[in-house]
Amino acid sequence: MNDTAAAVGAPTTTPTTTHATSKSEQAYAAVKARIVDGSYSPGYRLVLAKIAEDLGVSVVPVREAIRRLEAEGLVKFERNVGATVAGIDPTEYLYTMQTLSIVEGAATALSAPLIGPADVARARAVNAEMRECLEHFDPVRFTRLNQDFHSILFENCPNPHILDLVHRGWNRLASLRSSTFRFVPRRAHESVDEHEALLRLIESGAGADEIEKAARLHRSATLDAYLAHST
Amino acid sequence: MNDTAAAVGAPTTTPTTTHATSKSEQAYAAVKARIVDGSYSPGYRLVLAKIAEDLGVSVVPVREAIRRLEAEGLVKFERNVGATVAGIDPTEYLYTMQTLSIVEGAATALSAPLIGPADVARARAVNAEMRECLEHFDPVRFTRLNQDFHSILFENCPNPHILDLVHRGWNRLASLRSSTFRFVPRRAHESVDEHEALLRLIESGAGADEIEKAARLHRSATLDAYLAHST
DNA sequence: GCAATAGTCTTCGTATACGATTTCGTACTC
DNA sequence: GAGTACGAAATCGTATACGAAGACTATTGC
Repeated sequence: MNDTAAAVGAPTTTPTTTHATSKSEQAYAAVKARIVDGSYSPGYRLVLAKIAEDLGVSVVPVREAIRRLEAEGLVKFERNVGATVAGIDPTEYLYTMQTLSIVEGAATALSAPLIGPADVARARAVNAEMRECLEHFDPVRFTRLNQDFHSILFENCPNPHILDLVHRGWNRLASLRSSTFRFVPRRAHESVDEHEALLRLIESGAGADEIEKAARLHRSATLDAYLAHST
Repeated sequence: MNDTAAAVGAPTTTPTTTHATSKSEQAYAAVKARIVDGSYSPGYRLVLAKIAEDLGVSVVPVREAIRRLEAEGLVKFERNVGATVAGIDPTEYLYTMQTLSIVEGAATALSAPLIGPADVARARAVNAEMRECLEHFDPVRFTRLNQDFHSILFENCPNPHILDLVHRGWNRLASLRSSTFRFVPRRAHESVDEHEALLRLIESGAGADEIEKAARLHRSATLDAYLAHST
């Protein structure tokens, strides 16, 4: 069931036409992967020459890759100084989560009418795994399942732009995703319950407004829990 | 009153620290400007060497600029073929408008509490100009005022991410902005009225939900009008 | 006359090279 | 001992050069 994760990690721009992968593309994918999986943690200094050497290419393709990642907000760039992995100070986290709550809410609502019983069943299965996971709590695994769950719900969104925005949001949070629930384990329990409620809403063919509001609140609540924890 | 337009046209990523403008940055700004102002219309073939020559730089900075524009969705890129200005087929227009309705609605709602009487007065003045403009209808001028009006309302949005998304949305529509109201002049009248309603809502300190809904519907209505017209 | 193929021409992709800028370390002075 | 200035190392920014891929055209064979 890796497809959902792959979907979230999917390139936000041009998905490389099948076989021919330019070095620029390779560099983009490689650096992005390292950022998302945490090998390059926030603040990490991205030295062009070093990356180029690691990948066995020259610096030019790497520069392009970095530029694209910059436009996506995954790296911060300073002229004549270099690129660093975009950190997420608490303020940034807040903004990103708020943005995600809005676009993900919309994506989920738009996606809802296209979600069939099979999808709901899959989502419910994932949520069951999450519930199990609550016993011997494993934040990393839990967060991963959480991503899978939501992917199922919004991946059907017919508007590719919005879907893209959701992906970008998730990617930005990728580096500290695994720690969110570590900070506020209590929230994990509520989250699972809210997931079930959301599924019932979708099953019952509720209105888009209602679903959007529920999805948005679901995320806002996680944010609020985080904020309450840190203060 | 060019500041609002400048705000919408503001770089969506790194705003070049005052004096030092790298050639890469120049190229980015130059190409973007030409796309937004319509010198390069959708489908226009962006030949790297030619642009580089025009700007008096080499192709490398131009490539980077194009890459960034690609990530913003203003340019479409095909490996070994080249870059073209991203066109907006009707489907694309629909998606972009829908996305914009969502993020702009959210931005306006978040911005509302920070909007003072002075801002409202400015917005009302712009709307008055729009009303005048309805007599001898000038679509281009009307659309420009429309942009100014909304800029005033959402520019205060405290969440920079969302604001950025709104800017990107506007930019994507830039090339055919001037023609939307040309197609559906009737919609222009309603639009002005809805603007006034929106202002009253903000003045009265209405809830965020209500403002968001109103702002979103305002844009959706324009979209619907366009769709009704084309079918 | 039409189609297929070969050749050329345009344009992109990447490597290498060099100048420019920043940063860090060291030595010197107050 | 602290602060400043000078210099070297690291790194970025851009130009130029060459190889490769796609597109267009002309020629040849049927």
